[in-house]
Amino acid sequence: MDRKQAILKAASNLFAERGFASTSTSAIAKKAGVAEGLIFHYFKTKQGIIINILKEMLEQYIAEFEQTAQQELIGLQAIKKLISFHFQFGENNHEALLIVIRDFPHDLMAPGSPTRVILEDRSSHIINILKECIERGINDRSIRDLPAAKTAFIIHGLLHGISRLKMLGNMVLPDLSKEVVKFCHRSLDGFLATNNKPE
Amino acid sequence: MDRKQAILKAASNLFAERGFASTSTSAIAKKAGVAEGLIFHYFKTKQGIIINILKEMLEQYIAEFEQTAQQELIGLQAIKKLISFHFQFGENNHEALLIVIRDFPHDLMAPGSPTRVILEDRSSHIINILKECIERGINDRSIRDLPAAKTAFIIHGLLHGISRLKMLGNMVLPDLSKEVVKFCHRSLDGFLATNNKPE
Amino acid sequence: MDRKQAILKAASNLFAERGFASTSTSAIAKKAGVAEGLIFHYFKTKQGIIINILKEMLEQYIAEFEQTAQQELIGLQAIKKLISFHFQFGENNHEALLIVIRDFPHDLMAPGSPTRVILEDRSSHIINILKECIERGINDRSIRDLPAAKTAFIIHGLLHGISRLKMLGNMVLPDLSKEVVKFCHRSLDGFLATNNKPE
Amino acid sequence: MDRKQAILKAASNLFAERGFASTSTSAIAKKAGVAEGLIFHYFKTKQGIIINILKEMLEQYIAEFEQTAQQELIGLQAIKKLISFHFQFGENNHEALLIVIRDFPHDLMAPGSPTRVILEDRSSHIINILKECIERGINDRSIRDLPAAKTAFIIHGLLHGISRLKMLGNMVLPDLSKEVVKFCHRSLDGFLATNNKPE
DNA sequence: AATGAATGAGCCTTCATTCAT
DNA sequence: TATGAATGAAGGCTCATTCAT
Repeated sequence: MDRKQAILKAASNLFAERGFASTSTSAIAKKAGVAEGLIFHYFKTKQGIIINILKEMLEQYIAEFEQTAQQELIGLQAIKKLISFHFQFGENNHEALLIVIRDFPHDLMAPGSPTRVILEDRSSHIINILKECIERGINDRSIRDLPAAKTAFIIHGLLHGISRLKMLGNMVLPDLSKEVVKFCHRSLDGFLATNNKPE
Repeated sequence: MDRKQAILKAASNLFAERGFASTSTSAIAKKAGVAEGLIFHYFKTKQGIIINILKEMLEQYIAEFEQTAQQELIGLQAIKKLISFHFQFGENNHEALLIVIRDFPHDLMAPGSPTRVILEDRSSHIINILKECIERGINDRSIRDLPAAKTAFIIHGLLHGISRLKMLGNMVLPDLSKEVVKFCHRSLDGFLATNNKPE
Repeated sequence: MDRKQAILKAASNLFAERGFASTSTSAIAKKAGVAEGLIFHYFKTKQGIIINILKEMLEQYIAEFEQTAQQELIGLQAIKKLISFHFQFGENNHEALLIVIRDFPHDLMAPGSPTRVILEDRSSHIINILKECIERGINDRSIRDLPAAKTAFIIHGLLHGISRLKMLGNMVLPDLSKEVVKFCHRSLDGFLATNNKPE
Repeated sequence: MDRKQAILKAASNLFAERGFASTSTSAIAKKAGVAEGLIFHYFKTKQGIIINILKEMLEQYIAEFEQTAQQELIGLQAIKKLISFHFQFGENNHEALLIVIRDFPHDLMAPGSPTRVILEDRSSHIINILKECIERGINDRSIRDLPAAKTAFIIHGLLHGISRLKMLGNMVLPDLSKEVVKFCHRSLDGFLATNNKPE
């Protein structure tokens, strides 16, 4: 119906299937059943399309991420929920994730480019949410005493990396989500820390 | 001297600097001080160059990874060494890593493509080494009882993801390496597990 | 006016002058006063141009050939008219004939290729028209009793070969057309056959 | 054994299979099991190869053509033998004929080029032989009174055209040779001419 | 005679983008 | 809003040919 949405949908399909660089605007137009010029009417440039997709996805991810973080008061529980949410989101938004995580075009990350600003902004937002949960956990003793910022970054990297490896390799590792939760739980758990001093 | 090496070096520089897609073969030839045709004499296609870089890097990485895994007999210590090695390697091979991890061209990962086969093969090789160390650790009680394969995959994803986020964001997080070692240590440590039953 | 026609005209000139392989698309564009990209907008590939020229010429040739065949009721007269027509057509369409008959690119004749199908289809169409005229002639006794299909093929080959030799050699043999008519007349004439049994 | 012959053989195969333009010197070298440079040592240029093939074939053709022309004293019989010989030769030298007759590269026929000189020279030689036989036939009354030069050209065109159509179309027309002999016989036969005035 | 690394000009084609309608 | 003809720069790649060994 909405031509703009038709373009976005067609573009998402093709980007996920062939990658951004290998998808031509003419292919998008054809798939969307639309004249090529219309794409530029709506999105100005080809990058405009992927930026739009990127923004939409990140906004949704962050909104739900934030909401999830607030559903649990206990810090450790919140982190665990966030991890579960991440993999759940990946399953529900396979295509968009594929686009953003797999082969995000290098040009779009040129220093100072709007895309980069968006991405870094959102990325640090995510890390901040994680960090706040960790700090909350340290305060409520559910999480042991550790550097919150670095740990948040590590967890973010962990989630990003596992999702990416899964996409790149088409691997199907069932229940990996639960195992990741356990993996992080063990590392963060404040109860163990109280009674034992590791290393 | 060796023209082939000159091409590889020039290509590495440019791929790392501008990305694969934005680097023209003519630019590579110019930088290498070589006729453009020679590139195709040696590498057949432009992709041939990056595949070559990829292979070389992976071979070196795996060789050293394997060697590192055997330097420590205790499972947990081995894992910790491997993590440290990973980040050390990243610092010593910043450029190659940048090329391979940041914007590896999507086309090369088409299902069934030789590149993909290589990459998946090497990837599972790395995971296997991790897995063996984990199993060793479980046997020697340095690592608690946990599913070795899944955990290996998680650690691989963790390392991959953190390296990638660092590259994408140009972030400088000093000592992240040590923090990752600690993060994993806490999650794996068998001594804690012996005395306390988490969850 | 029509850019597409301008391209076709420029291409015809150049193909006839230098041959297909030695004509670059950029030269065509320049001569047509058009951006090079427009060629591919209309014809997809360089071969697309020559295929277009080929089709147009063959369609015109066949249409007129067919019409000529019906203008004369007597079989032998029809054949003679067709022969005359062939050479007349050659003089009026020197350029297109040059392109198609002289150095039609070998690739286009690969078994199963669409071009080949077109060419074979048209070729057998021409032979069929000749065959029908011969059969008509046999019935009306203007042509002696002979194998119609084979004879049609021979006449087609005769016309094709003479035209080609003329183009290749730039030879100017005036009135060859009339001589060919006589040559075939003598071979086909039913009146002679009725009164004399050769061999 | 002989490297030069190996090159010629490989080139013949490939030219016949893919056409001259689509065959690279490197492909020839590979097929001949020889370094690419050696081709240029022997033949100077790529065209040199085809010129060599061309010359060899034409020389053989003409030698046998000439010899055939002299085997029969009666003019008409000579012509008929020549026609039969032509098709016989085509069957025995399918590959070489394919190269020369099917898609002889346009460049090689540029006015004044050595190839063109050779080809025109040989072509008129063939026509001359035909012409002499016709004149002989006119003298010995086996052939009716007709313009010898033009008729020779027509027969040459006839043979060339039929052979070419056969190659282009992969058509298998059995016994066409005999039919062509008959076709020409009827047209030339002096006996009929003596008793009947055609047209 | 024989090799094959090295050259470099040139070509077809793709593609994002513009613009008149 | 919508079209699609038209642009033109840029790029990967092929290939005949040369030359040092």
